[in-house]
Amino acid sequence: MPRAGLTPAVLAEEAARIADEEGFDRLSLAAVAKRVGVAVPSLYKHVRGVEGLRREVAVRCAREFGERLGRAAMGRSHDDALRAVATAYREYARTHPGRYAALQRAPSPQDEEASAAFYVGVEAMVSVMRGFGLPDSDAIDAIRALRSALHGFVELEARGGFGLPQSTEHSYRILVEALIRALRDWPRSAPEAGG
Amino acid sequence: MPRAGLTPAVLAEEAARIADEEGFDRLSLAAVAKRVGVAVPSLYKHVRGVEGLRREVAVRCAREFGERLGRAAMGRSHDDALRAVATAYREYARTHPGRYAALQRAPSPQDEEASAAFYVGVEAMVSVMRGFGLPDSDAIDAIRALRSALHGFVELEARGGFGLPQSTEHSYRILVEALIRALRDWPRSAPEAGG
DNA sequence: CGCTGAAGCTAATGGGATTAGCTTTAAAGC
DNA sequence: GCTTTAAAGCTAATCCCATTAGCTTCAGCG
Repeated sequence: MPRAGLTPAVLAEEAARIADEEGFDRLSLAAVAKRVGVAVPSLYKHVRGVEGLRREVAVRCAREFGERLGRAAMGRSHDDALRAVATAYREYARTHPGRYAALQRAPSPQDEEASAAFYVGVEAMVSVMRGFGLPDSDAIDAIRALRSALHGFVELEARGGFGLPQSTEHSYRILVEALIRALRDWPRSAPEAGG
Repeated sequence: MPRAGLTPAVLAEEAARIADEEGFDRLSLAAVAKRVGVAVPSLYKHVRGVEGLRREVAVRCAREFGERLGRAAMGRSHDDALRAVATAYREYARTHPGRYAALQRAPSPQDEEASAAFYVGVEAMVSVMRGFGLPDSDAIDAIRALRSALHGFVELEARGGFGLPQSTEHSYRILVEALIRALRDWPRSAPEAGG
């Protein structure tokens, strides 16, 4: 039994591949062990059980995803930046459905590494939104709306939630254009009492 | 062993309760069997394994959810109808997180009963959208946008995806208002080749 | 009052996760 | 170069869940 050169990173990478190929719900220690040619309990030397493996995948993919969004926004602003980010967002979810699914478990606030990783993507959207010049309190709502729209669309699309044969490609473009228009005439916050 | 009076409906109801209380991912035949006071294999007389149970839950909840949306829209139109449906949508997802999660697996098109059940909710949104008088091809995009926005928001909210302490209640209201404005000035479809 | 089918049961199998504790390897130190 | 040692691997055992097979009992009907 020669050393297999495993690290949390190697396992997470293999796990991400499994998630993309077979679905995030089919990700298991058994599947990873088989792929890397090792007995299941050996994995415990590198990750803290399935839960630890899932977290590892989530953290790495969050960074990967966030970087892509950031790169898409780079050198663009306003509408163009938003369109590019939206495209990159959907592209990632479509080409990496398992990884995208892995991102859907929010990290505990205590887990600073994971929280930071997840924030990379949010930050990209925050920075795009800054270009629209909304006051801070409105910007929070706008970012939430943006995230909701993009996430909702790609998830419904991935799950086969859009039954009709009409192009989802097209619908997504329209969604993004509608968003851009909405941001130009963003609803004013009613003065609010509290948190 | 007196008869327990089980039916698929009884099991699905209990399963829905478990899903809401402990999370849809913790739903198991073992949990249901314990709750209804029966041995696990006995459940097979009523449902086709876990997968069958999940489907049963999904079908019932899809109807329940759809009816609530429909009732919310009833007697209202345009903006008011959309606001009411949006409120009912989020309310359901918040009070029944497990049931809402159960709805996220689209039924196979062959499964007509399930497809019909799922369409009840979509139909409510379709009918609301009709009030906005969009041409049919645009309406499809608009409905997809509406569904994306609502689903995305409630899911991100449920998963703790909105980190900041600012009121999600408020953000949701703004999202809905933005949506209403977007529908008044809906992006024209570029002429499209296909698909 | 017995028949029969459905509804329950137990037993057995298989898969995944996890823990405990043993063995081997690779690398650091002498 | 040899020894030591900690990490990396292994096997064995346990637990939980799902599923199948096949037996038993109950309820209703002739």
